Amino acid sequence: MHLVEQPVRSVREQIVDTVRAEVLAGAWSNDEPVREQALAKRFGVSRGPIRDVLQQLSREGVLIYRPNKGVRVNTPPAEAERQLLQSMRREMEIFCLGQCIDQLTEADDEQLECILAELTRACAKGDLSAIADCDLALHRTLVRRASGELEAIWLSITSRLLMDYSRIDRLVEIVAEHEAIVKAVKNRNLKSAQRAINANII
Amino acid sequence: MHLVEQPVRSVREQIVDTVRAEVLAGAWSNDEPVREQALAKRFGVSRGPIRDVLQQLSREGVLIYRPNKGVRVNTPPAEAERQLLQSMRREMEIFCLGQCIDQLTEADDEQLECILAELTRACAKGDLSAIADCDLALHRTLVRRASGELEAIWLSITSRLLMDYSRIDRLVEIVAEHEAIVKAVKNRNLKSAQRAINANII
DNA sequence: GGATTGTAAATTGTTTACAATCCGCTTGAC
DNA sequence: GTCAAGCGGATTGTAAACAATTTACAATCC
Repeated sequence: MHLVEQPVRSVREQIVDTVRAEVLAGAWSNDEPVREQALAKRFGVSRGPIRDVLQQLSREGVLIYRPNKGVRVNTPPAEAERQLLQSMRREMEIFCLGQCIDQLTEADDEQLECILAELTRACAKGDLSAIADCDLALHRTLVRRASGELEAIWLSITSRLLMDYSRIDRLVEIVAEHEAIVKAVKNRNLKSAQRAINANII
Repeated sequence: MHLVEQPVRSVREQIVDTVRAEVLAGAWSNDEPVREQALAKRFGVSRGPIRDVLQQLSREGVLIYRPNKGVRVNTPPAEAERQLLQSMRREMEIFCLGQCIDQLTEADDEQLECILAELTRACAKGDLSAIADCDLALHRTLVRRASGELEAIWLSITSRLLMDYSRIDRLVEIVAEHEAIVKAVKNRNLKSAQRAINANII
């Protein structure tokens, strides 16, 4: 299922999104390094694309890279850093909402509904990896609509913030909060949508 | 000359910094695509590392990548985006200054002085590429001292902001502004340093 | 016995070769 | 004359082989 629509999703990007979702969900230990060959075998590609994926996720802050020693799962940011990143994430999403809300199409609404449905299903099943993926995808769709340029920056910030996503225990609230966002967006109610976003980013 | 001190600088990172400085200085046209093989030949490496470099600079927003078509130099951000990015850059640098100023060593001071001297020389010669490199390096040193984690995010934002660095015509002010920053930092005067940073980010 | 050095396996970094895709040009039909 | 299909060179994407580095373990020395 394609949560973030795109004409053509390269193999690398698909792997990036998969790996990121798994790491954010806490599925990977950070005690042992990530091996390139193992990933290459798993995704049925060679080490080249895998190296690209690991490099990108390292730049996002999800993994950390050390020369000649490969990559490991990063630790969540310190509290002071977390607050800064959160403030920046808020600033970006509020801005993007203002930029995009008036030019959203019905196709976008449908896309959001689709992600929301998937999120609801994932929460019901308690599938952390899918929840993380959907959560990211929903916000990401809005950011991308506002500006493809900002998407990469927003992603670095938000991935970092969600590093301890595995600790979430408010599955019900997550669905409700995102329902509020989608509803306000569908109504093209900027103030309301911004309020909903603000409430969701905690 | 190593503007950003680091125990071991990989070949790729060196190429990244070189290419970025040249692009920011406007040395590369954005009408024609960047060819991998030409760069590989120039830096005496194969296409593999060059692809890594181009991928990283694309994620920073300095270049833009389109599948099967290579990369081009990106255009400066639109005005609304620029203001957002600038606000975020300010927020980050003010934060980082507060985090790092009390744990700076004399070696750091020397490092800053060194970059400042290089910047002064570059301004005297009107070498835009070197000016861009030094300007970035000075701020980057402070950001890195505060948090290596934030460095990548800060770099994406700031690279994007400096995309029209080639348009600068205030060489004298640049030196003066950075002198003020270094002076305040050496005095460990947080307020004064933050004011100097704020005056420099315009 | 503890520390140090030497060696072999595993892993990353780089190069080279090959496949897939794109772009400009010719060629030919209409 | 115009437009479309197709061919050929150039470029990017991927895979596999090779080189450099690290890591773990065993042998040696003090």
